[in-house]
Amino acid sequence: MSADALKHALQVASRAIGAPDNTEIILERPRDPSFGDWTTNLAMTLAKPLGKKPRDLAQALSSALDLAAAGVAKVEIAGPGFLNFRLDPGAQASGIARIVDDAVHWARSNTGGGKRANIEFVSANPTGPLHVGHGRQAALGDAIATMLEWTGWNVSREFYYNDGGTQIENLAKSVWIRIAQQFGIAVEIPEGGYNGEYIKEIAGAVIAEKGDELILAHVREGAEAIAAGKHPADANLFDRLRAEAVAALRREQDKDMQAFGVSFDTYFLESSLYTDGKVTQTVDALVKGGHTFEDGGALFLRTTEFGDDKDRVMKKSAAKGGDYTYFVPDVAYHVTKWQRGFARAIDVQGADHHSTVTRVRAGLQALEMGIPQGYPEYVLHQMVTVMKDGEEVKISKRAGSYVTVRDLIDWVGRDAVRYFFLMRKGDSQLVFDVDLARSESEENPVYYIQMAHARLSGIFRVGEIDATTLRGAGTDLSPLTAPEEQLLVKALLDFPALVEGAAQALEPHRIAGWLLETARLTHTWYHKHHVLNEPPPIMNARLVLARATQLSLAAGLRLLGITAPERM
RNA sequence: GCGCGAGUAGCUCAGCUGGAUAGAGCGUCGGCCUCCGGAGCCGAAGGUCGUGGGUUCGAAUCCCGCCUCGCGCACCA
Repeated sequence: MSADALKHALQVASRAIGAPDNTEIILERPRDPSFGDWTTNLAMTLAKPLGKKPRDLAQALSSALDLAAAGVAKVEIAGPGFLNFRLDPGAQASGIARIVDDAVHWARSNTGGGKRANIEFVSANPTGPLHVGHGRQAALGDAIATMLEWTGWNVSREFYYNDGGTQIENLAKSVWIRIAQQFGIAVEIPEGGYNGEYIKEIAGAVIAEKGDELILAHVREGAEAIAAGKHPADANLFDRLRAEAVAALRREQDKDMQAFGVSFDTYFLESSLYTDGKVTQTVDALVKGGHTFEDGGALFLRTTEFGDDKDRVMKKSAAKGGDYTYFVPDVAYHVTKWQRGFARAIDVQGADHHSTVTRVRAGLQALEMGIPQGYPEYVLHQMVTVMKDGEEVKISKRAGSYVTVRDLIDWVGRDAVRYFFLMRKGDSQLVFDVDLARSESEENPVYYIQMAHARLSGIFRVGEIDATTLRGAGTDLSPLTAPEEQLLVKALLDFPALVEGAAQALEPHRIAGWLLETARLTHTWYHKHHVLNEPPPIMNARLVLARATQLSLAAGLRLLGITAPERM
C-alpha cells in the first residue's frame, strides 16, 4: 500500500535530520479528513530527544522528504507540529483494484501462521433453553472464530456440555415431579429444581412415548422421596429420565443454534473427563507436584502460589460428600485443549464466571506442563438486561420465565439479533430493548448496511453487468477524485488493518462500527454520483468502486455471520 | 471489605491502545422523490466525557483518591 512507501520515505528523512535509528514511524488517519490522507506526530515525538521545537523539526522533515518516492502530492505542517500528507487521488484510488481482482484473499492475513485455536462458547448446561446471555456468547464466539480464521488461525469451535453434577440431578428430579403431577400425585418441585414450561413438555413426551412402561407405584414413591430431599428407589428410571431430559434439551439447544446459524466442530462432554480418567490424572499430577495440602479432610490446591487470593478446595471432605469441586474438571478440560494441540484457547463466557479465570490458570500452571501463563484467554461479556413492555424481564431459571435466543430471533430476525449483540463492546453492559428492536426493525442499522449492499448489487442488475467479470488492474481508476469517492476508497483500504486489529483484540464490534460507517459513505456516494450511463472512463472506474465496496461490505457482514442480500 | 467491568448527547452506545473542533444510531426539528432501490440523502438543535488531583508539547484515553451502578467473592455449579 502507498502508506508503506510513505512510511519508508519518512524513515529516510528522519535519519537525515539526525533522529535515532530506532525511531518508530507512526502513521494515522486524521480524524478530520480535511487534514489530509495520513498524518504523523513524528516531529512531536522527536522534539525531546533532539532538543528542538516540534514545528522546526516538522519543517526539516518536510524538506528532507522525497515526495515522489512517498507518493505524496502535498505536505502540510499543522497545529503543534503535525505533518499532514495528501496522497495523489488517482494513485490512492488504484489501491482498490486488488479488492476486485482477488476478492477471496481480501482482508485475509496469515498472522496466525496456521496455528490451532480453540474457541469455546455458549457452553450452556443442558438444563433449559438458551437465553439472551447465550445469544450474546454465540454471536461473539462465532464472530471471533471467523475473525481468527481470516487472520490465519486454524480454528475449532467448541461447545462444552456440563452434563454431570447437581444441576443435572435437579433437572431429572424436576421431570420426575412433573410426570407424577400429570398422574395426579400432589407433589411440588423442590428447591433448586426447574419450573419452566419445557419441563412439563419433556414430562409429557416421556409419558406419551413410554407411559406404558411407567409403574405408578414407583413414580409415586420417587416423587415423595424427591419432595423429601431423597433419591428415588428406582435408580433405573431416574437414570433414564435424566438421559431423556438431557437429550431433549440438547436437541432444543442445537435447534436454537442452527436457527442462529452457528455450528460447532466439537461437543465436549464433561462426563467424559471422568470416564476417561482425566480428572483423576489431573488430581494425581497436582498432588505429585506438591501443590496441594489437606485440611479438615478436604484436599486444597495452593492457588495462592499463582496469584489467587485464597487456596481452593479440590476435593471436598468425606463429611461433605467427597466430590471434586467444579474447577477440577475445568482444569482437566483445559489440559485436554492443550494436549489436543491448541496453541490458543479462548473462552467466551459471562462476566459472572470471572472468578474461575484465576483458578483455572493457576491449576494449569501448577501442573508445570509448559502451558503459557495466559492460557486460556477469556472474553468475558457483561450481563444482558432484557426490556419488554417497558419493564425489565428478570432472568430466572427457577421461575422459568426468561427470554430465549429463539424469542429474539422470532421477534427481530437472526441478522438483527447478531448485529445488535455485536455492535457493542463485550465488556459493557447491554440493554436489549425488545420493543425498540421490534419497532425499529424497519430502520435498524443492520438493514441500513444490508441496503447499501443491495443497492450496489442493483447497479449491476439494472446495468445487466456480470460483476464477476470486472477487472481492477486494467481499469483507469484516476477518475475517482470526488470527495465522496476518496472517502469511500480510504474506508475500503483501511478494512484489512481493521480486521487485523479487531481479531487481535478479540473485538468484533469494531467490524460492526466499520460496516455502519462504510454503509453511510456508500449511501452518500450512491446518492450523489451515478454509475450507469456515464461516459465510459467514469462508468468503468465507478463500477470497480461499486464492486470493491460491495465485496467489502459482504466480507464484513460475513465476518459477523450476517447475510448480505442482493435485494431486499 | 476485596476483585473485575461500567459511568461520554434525551435514550442505546462508539471513540482504533495519548492527538487537532469528542462521534454514530434512535428520538426531536427543518428540507429533498421525472435520474442505477426514498428501507435513501442533506441540514439543525443537543456535551463541564461521574468527580478531584497527577504525568506531558497534548488526556475521554495513562496513574492515584473519591462517588454511583452491575457482576463475582462457598467443602454451589
